[in-house]
Amino acid sequence: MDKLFKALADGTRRELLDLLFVHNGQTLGELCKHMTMSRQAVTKHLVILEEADLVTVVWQGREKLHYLNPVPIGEIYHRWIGKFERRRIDALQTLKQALEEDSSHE
Amino acid sequence: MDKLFKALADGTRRELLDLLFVHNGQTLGELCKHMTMSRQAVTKHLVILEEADLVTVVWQGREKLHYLNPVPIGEIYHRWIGKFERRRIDALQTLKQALEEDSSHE
DNA sequence: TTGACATGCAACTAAATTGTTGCATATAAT
DNA sequence: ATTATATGCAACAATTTAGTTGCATGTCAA
Repeated sequence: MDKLFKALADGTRRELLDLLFVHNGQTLGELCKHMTMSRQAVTKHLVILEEADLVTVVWQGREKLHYLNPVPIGEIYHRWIGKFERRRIDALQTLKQALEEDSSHE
Repeated sequence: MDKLFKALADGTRRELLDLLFVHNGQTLGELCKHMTMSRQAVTKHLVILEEADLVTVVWQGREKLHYLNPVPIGEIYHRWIGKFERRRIDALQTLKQALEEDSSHE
């Protein structure tokens, strides 16, 4: 779970996921064309995405095809976001009450 | 959106959110009791959570009460996770096909 | 008012992150 | 075979991050 959140923490990596979302199965070279940094920098980001299991790689000859894997994203939702979302209304209500109590003390 | 992902990237900060989820409205001192690091370190993490709008603060005398704000979490789901989840099945299908094509080349 | 308690601010250190460049290796095309 | 293409590996530098410690400030309680 930590690798997953860390992978998503970087804007460049989220951009790479966006690129794969638009056109899945791109090679490293293709992805680099859309980025401003060096190829090696992009490689490093992709490795992090692979280790977080957000991207799956298929070698085809000398080309490395990158596929978006949406499963871990789903896990974030179900295992972590879900629990906060479930009580979203309740928590907001609690917060609202706390704020009202506080302003009544002034 | 970047501040939000960066805030969630750290395990300690996710732990703090979990603590507030269990018992909302805790003071800095109360939160520190559950953590191993120094009070100042916890403060820094809380500031980052506040700047990401994940935690809202209410001052009560000399005590600082911390409330979990689940709204930004909901935004992650709707603005970013949603788009991948929506096509989750499709993307998995594409990935599966790619893997099958590849193994047929061997 | 004095002492204890809750928190803030700032300087410093260590480690992780993000990028670079140079060179190596493997595959494809002429 | 030779050359061009696609990618990998490793060393380095700059920045950010996560933690520490020491001291200051503001509030409650005796």
